[in-house]
Amino acid sequence: MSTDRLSLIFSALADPTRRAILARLAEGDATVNELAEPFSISLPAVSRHLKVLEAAGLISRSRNAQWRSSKLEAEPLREATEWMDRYRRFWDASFTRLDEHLRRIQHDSQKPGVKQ
Amino acid sequence: MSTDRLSLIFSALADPTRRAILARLAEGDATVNELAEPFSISLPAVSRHLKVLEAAGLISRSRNAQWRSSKLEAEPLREATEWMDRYRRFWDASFTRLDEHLRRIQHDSQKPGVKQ
DNA sequence: CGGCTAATTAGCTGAATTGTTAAATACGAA
DNA sequence: TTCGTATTTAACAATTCAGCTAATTAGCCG
Repeated sequence: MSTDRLSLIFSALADPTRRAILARLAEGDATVNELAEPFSISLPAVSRHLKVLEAAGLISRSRNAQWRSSKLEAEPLREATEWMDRYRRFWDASFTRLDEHLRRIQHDSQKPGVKQ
Repeated sequence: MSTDRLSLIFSALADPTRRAILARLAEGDATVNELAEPFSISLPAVSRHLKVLEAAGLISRSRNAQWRSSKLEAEPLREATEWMDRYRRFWDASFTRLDEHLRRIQHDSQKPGVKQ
């Protein structure tokens, strides 16, 4: 894992447990114990997942007595989506034909040693 | 890394070299050598990055003589975006205030042992 | 203070990831 | 079939990751 922001975000999202935690937080803030409840993993494991999510900026945490509440911060998801938006035309049906054409042209002139 | 589809996609995107490869492929198909050129890593390393991208469905590959051409397949990016879209309201300014309020209400009724 | 609950840190595993160099494979051309 | 180029596979080292249990810290309350 690199330390640049997007890498942090994507690798935080790469774990299904962490995605489930985010899904749970979308329904409201929760403590570590509440977040751990649905999973069959230990509390320390959940604690570390939260640390990863926090490092990626995907959650923020506050302390209230001995409870630490986690809160969803979806801004990084926007960042990630923004990065992917550069490729939107590649899956958007209305661009498919033009794209095919442009790619074929570029392909022919760039690829070395290809005869057709 | 888990084996479910989204995990494969996100963890493929977590590496900056792989993201750069995708960016390059957005400009047109390319061979392994062409893709490796901008990086200071060995050819085998690039070859394995391509394997990861292929496993995630982010590229497809074809052989033409001894050259293996990679092609961007952005459909998985759409999938990933779709997953993240569930959180769009959390970064949409028009929802911010309502959200704050709803979260606070839920927070109060859910969090155990909190007095205020 | 002493006990209780919540959460984190420490220390340890095993598996996965990323990189390397050297060897093997694939295929066209001479 | 032999040479040369493109690419992959093998074998290895270093690092990171995700999990565990045990110990520690944090803070409320009696």
